[in-house]
Amino acid sequence: MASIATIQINVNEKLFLRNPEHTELGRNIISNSIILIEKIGFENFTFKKLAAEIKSTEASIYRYFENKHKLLIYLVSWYWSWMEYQVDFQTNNIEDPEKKLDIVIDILTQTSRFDPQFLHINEDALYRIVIDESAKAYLTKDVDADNKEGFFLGYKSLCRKLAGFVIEMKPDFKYPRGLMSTLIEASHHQKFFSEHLPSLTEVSESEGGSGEVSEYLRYLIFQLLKN
Amino acid sequence: MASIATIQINVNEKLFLRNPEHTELGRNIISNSIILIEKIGFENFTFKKLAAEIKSTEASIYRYFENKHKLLIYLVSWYWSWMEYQVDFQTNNIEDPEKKLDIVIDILTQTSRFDPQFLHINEDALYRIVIDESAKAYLTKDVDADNKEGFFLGYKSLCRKLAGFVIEMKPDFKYPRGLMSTLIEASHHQKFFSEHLPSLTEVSESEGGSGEVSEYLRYLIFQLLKN
DNA sequence: CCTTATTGATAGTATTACCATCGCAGTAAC
DNA sequence: GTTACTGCGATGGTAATACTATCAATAAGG
Repeated sequence: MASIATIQINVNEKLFLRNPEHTELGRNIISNSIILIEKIGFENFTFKKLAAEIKSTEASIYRYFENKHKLLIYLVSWYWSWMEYQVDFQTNNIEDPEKKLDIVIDILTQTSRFDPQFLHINEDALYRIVIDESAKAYLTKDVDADNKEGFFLGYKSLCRKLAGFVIEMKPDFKYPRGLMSTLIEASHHQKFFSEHLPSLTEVSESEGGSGEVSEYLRYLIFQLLKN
Repeated sequence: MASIATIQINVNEKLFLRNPEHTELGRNIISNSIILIEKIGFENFTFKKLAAEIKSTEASIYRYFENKHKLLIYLVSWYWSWMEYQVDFQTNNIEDPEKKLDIVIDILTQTSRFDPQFLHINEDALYRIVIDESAKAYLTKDVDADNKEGFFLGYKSLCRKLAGFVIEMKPDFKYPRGLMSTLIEASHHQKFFSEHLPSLTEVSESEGGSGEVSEYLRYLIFQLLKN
């Protein structure tokens, strides 16, 4: 757990103009954009407001990111990359694919996610951003162009990995990737609905733990994958 | 089928300043906003551009809708209301809840949707908007306020109706509404993925009919609801 | 024919989403 | 100790967006 080796979270280099991990200002941009987007929402978020937060200037932030949409994709990509690392780490040495999927559902739904390896990233706030805003990263007229640039490789890679577990569990299953993308999306919108539009689901989120969303998802997945 | 009685599609009155159904300009706004949003995407859509399309002015459009977000919610609400009508109509006199859910999946996924009762509404374009943009109607910091105003009643009402079919089919099922909101959301994102991020799903959309998305959804739902 | 409602025309404001330029401070190089 | 480079802050500017206000023309209703 407390090893010294550092893992790297890879995000597509085309997402930024200057790598924010390499400088103090860059890390500050990342760190505070997470807090600010979570707080005021992506549509109300501007580079000007962020600049004020970190006592820098709009122009300086534009040196790192072309626009706020690229920044959002950057954050979401980081998240997917980090999630895949979590999955790798926590399913390592586990044989049983059912157990692996069980762990995946835990990882997808757990609310408290602090990772001491990335001190400038507030994973809990980032998780909220993923729930509330991540769909906006791809629901644009630029999806196809962005996809060609490889901006969604993180999501795809995670989805492929989870689909692998499904295949291990049930080799003849027809929709491993479809089911896993449904699982991931459902983990977000069921949580969102439970908090904001509760009549759209029976699931409710009172507890702090991984709660009822995970129960629902577990039921869904294993009901389908058990013969 | 070709009855003279007109049905009404209800949308929350708070969504508009002046009822667009009541005037020529209003219907023009609706009709062309659907075309234009579908064409250029919601973020690029402005009232100014719409005004140019319909040879009116920005100010005139603002007399109908407070802002473009309310217009989006209006369109999406109209869609839900219309979908619920479709479900009522097409499941009428059908006893078997399984058959009813089967019809629901058809309705949710069919691509060609022209309804001669609403000549000023291009249902096909509206369906594309729902797939690409409808999540943006609720994924905002105003969800709770908007929800209090009743802006999402259409979605909720449809979800409740479909959940009723689930209960008829399997009275002890634990997540009827959760499953139906998952079904609806999945019908959108699986279609979106199949067209734009195909490695996130096995489902592909070559055909014009209700295609592979509906097959996947049918598998999902009935696998879960059959004991 | 008069009243009222509806629209078009015009103008104006605040904010957003950028881009360009300049100069300074720190560092590293010779 | 000068040179050169990088990163950043400061300033200023532009075009577009998201509205609001005012007024005149006109169509519709009584």
